[in-house]
Amino acid sequence: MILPVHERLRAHLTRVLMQLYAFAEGTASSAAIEYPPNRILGDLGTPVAFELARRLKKAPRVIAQEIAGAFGTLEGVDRVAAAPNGYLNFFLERRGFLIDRLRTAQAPTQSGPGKAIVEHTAINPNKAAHIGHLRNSALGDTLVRVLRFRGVPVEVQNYIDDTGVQVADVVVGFRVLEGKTLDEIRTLADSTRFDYYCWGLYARVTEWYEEDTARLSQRAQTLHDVEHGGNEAAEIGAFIADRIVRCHLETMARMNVDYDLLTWEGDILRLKFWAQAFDVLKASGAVYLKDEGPLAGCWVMPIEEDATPKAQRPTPRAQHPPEAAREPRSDVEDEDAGEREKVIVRSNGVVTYVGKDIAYQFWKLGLLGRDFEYRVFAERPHGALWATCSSGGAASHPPFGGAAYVYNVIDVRQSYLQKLLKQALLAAGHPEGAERSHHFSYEMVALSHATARELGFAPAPDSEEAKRPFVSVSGRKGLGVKADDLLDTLMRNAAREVASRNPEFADAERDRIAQMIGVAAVRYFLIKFSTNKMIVFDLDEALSFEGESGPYIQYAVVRANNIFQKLRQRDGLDEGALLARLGEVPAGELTGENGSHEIWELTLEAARLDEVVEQVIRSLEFSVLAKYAFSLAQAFNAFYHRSPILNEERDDVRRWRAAAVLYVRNQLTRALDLMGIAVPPRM
RNA sequence: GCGCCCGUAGCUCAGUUGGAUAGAGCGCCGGACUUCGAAUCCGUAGGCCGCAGGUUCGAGUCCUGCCGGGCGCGCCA
Repeated sequence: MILPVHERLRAHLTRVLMQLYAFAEGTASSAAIEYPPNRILGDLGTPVAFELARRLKKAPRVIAQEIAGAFGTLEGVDRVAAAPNGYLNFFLERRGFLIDRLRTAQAPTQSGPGKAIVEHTAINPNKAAHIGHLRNSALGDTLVRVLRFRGVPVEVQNYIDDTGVQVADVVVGFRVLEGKTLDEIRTLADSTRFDYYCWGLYARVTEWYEEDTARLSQRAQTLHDVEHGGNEAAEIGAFIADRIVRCHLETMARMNVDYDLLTWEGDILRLKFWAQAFDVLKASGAVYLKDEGPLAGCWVMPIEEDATPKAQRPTPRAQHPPEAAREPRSDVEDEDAGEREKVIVRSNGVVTYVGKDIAYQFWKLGLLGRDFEYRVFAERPHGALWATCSSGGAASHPPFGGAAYVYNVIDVRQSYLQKLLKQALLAAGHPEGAERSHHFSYEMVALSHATARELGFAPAPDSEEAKRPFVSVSGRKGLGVKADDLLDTLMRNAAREVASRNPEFADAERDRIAQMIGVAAVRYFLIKFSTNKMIVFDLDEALSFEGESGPYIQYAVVRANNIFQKLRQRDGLDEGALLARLGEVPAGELTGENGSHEIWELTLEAARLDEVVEQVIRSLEFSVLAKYAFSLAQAFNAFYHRSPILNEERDDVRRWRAAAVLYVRNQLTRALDLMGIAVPPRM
């Protein structure tokens, strides 16, 4: 791990600058640490001389030379060099660096300000999960792993909208379209893929509504019944939600995605969380009752038009007070554009989705003053999965809610609502809560035309959809790739590949490995794009196990592991034995005296994992992690081809190569784990 | 109409607190399995970074405008 080295170097540089140029405390600019384009120039570098050029009225090259001259010595740094162009570069002490990295396995964790809640998945419990949901879970779960890697305690929540229209629609499907009773539905659920069945039924209900919009009254009535409880529709709804959630959990478990708590919307209603939040919002004036106009009788929240994005812009323009910037708008004729309002409580007294979400967010941040009751939803090998409930909860349970930070993983279409959530927190007098609420937003997953065609979803040739660059998925229409179908296909392909390479494997072993490979393929695929880029899902592309893919990285690690297995078997050289003598082995292969810097390059690159993770958390951009892992695997594969290890005759060279491979293997294994990908024993 | 996002190689995309020569995968073409596993590696070709201005030592990255595409703006969730 490299971050501790960065910190030491930065601190030392600050001291040097203060001494050299008599900078006052805190005014010596903190040097950015970068990597020179190649190891001949240096291992680490900083452009600090460029920043100081104006202030000191000297050429960067001169400043760099002065700093290099005054640098003195720093543990772990071998040499300092002022590059002719003004960069200041550093060469690390290689032997000590690699031995240290191998000795201390874990990254030093930072103690943060408290617990983080990550909410992700949140699929409507009325149908099977599809490819779009997988993007959410893959991102959410990776966020969880990455935060934990940095030592942040994380509570993972999955929000279950068990009392919404989507569940109500399937209730209508069973009762009205199919005339089924709860017992009949239960029998059906026990004998079929229930989530698949509901997938089709939901699409049929949607069509049924479209044939005659008067039928929508059935939906309204059912929704009302489901929300209020104590009737057959509600019972059926509860049954459907419970069963579908269990299906989703199984699907997600295949992806190595797991949760700590399931929060049920029904409990938020029954426990009157909203009433509590409503009092706070009313008292603070964040919402008010409209007594005239089209929204008469509604409780509304004013929407601030230009809330955040440009407020903290450090351009010259920002010198003007925000009011002045806003002024020119008043000359526009449409007055109401400036004072838009969002309905929080409808005139019939029913709270909207936003209202429920506000209450939930308050609870997450420990600002509500109420708590759920809790029950065990499922037992797992690693402990219980908890769910909220409204009554009869367990006497003792882990503490939930009350987090210092909240990440809501929801697609970009919800940005507007998530912004309102922050506004509500601000208006209710919780600016720090607003500050610590993060909308982790990502773009949609659509289908390529080729894949849509393959699945029989091709849009009509003359339709608008046909002219678009992609085909939108729609759960409502039953149009999309079901998550389990995708996973099945991937694993079938992987199993074929595994079997062709390892014909001696028993079926169970083959399938176990195929599953790891399939998961690697999907999860990597869903992570490798920037979150703000739409994924146009193409089956053939996602099925690829070659090139930039999860299996590629797995393959590199499997090879590295094989080398060690053979080293142990043949030479009796295990990790401990290797490490024990590394301090005395001639290090020419590592230092470059043998003519190659390859091992060192690998080592330094492998050390960057903690730095990459930090960047990932800062930017919430996991493609950075994916690319890093891939390029490290790529570097290893190239090294593997060029430089023999087992068959290397020079003992010192063999040992240093093995040490580098060991470190790369460790770091790649960690990187894969952060992406929820396991390493197969063979593949 | 207003707001947000995207535009980089034939295709799909990296390049994220502005930094040294703009990279990768796929595809194309040509090479490497008697040698630690070829799900691999090596090499060739391929670029007005949408367009035009601006900011500065330095811009694919920041600002402004324009062009093209996507999404959002409901007493739905």
